[in-house]
Amino acid sequence: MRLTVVNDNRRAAYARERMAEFAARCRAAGLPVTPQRTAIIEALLDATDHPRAESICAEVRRRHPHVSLATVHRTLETLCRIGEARKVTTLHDSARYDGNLRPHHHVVCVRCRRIRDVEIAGLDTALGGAIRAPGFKPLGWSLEIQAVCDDCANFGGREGRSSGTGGVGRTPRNSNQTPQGANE
Amino acid sequence: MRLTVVNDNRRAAYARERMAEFAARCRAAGLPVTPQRTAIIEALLDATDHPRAESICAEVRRRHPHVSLATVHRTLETLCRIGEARKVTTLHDSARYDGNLRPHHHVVCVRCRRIRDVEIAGLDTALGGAIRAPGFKPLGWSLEIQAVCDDCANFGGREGRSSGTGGVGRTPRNSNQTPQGANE
DNA sequence: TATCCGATGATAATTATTATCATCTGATAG
DNA sequence: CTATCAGATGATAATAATTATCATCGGATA
Ligand SMILES: [Mn+2]
Ligand SMILES: [Mn+2]
Ligand SMILES: [Zn+2]
Ligand SMILES: [Zn+2]
Repeated sequence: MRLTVVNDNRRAAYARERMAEFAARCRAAGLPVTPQRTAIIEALLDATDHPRAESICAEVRRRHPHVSLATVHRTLETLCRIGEARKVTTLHDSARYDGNLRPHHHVVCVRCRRIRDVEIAGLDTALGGAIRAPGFKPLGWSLEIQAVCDDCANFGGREGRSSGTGGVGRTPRNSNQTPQGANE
Repeated sequence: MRLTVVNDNRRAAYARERMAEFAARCRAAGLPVTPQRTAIIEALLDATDHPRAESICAEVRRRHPHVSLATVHRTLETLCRIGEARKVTTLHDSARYDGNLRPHHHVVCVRCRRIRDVEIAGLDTALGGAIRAPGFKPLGWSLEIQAVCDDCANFGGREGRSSGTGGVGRTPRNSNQTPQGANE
């Protein structure tokens, strides 16, 4: 298993392709092509570091100083909804803690944010030799499986039943996420 | 590669072990053993769902109604610092977006929060057959490699140089994270 | 039991994100 | 090309999670 860091040349070519298709993709999704949207996707595709809304906003304002930060937030979410971008931080809305110190991974319900421990025999062994990212000193890794839990699939699944402390206990601000896994 | 969801029996036994050692571990770390700390680690170990601070606080207050939410936040971070817990949401502090729609994974600097794309040949193929968590309908997956980037290893590495849009652009509230990878 | 330093509780401050609403504008039809 | 209008935007307020502040408290040690 070989690990490669995606380099800038490939990224730049990819960004050009994507920009060429962008207007058509907006129309296909039934969305007007606004200069804000164009500038935001362009800044996102130019970025190498998975930027935050504020960072995108700063970049966009170099050419369009009037753009509102709220618009950047809204637009980034819109781009995720139509599949033109994804949020790296699936679970960023509030900190979630884990008492289980054994090596393990997680399956996350993208609707109710339930998180369960899973063990994947062989994975860590297989990865152990491969994790050598140039420019980084690796400390550890974790696999997050995005999924829909049975409760959410059956009912509306607003929140888990009486799971005691384990219950999520609230409806997250953003329970409408699109899968973002690395599979297709 | 076989995936198993960690069941309640094993968790309960594990929780009992951990509670038995907890006071000694606090002392080893030079921390007083307070009733709040004990109650918080107990609630965390009893939880099945990687709870948030508020959820832990609600549980703890059933026995200790005076406990402050701020204390729960502080204590959970302390527990992470001494290695008695971990934060599942490494990057929860602000939403990070990605324009790269190709299947790929991420390496994250735990100090400056830089995130770079990595491709791991063979991983998705190997996982494809294994991802069948009972009780969940899988949608996708992603591997996050926690690491320290060279800049942070060499200098203080407060933030990346002039990476334009890509730069994180601020010092995160919580740049003092412990590795939480699934390796040992 | 007295001492002390870190822990805690109460509360304010900060920060990211979302909601609201008046105004603007891209898309469409004439 | 222009009128129309639904949806997008900008300005701003509101919300929510987390952290900071600081007076008080209480484990640990002798
Ligand atoms: Mn876990
Ligand atoms: Mn990426
Ligand atoms: Zn669910
Ligand atoms: Zn770094």
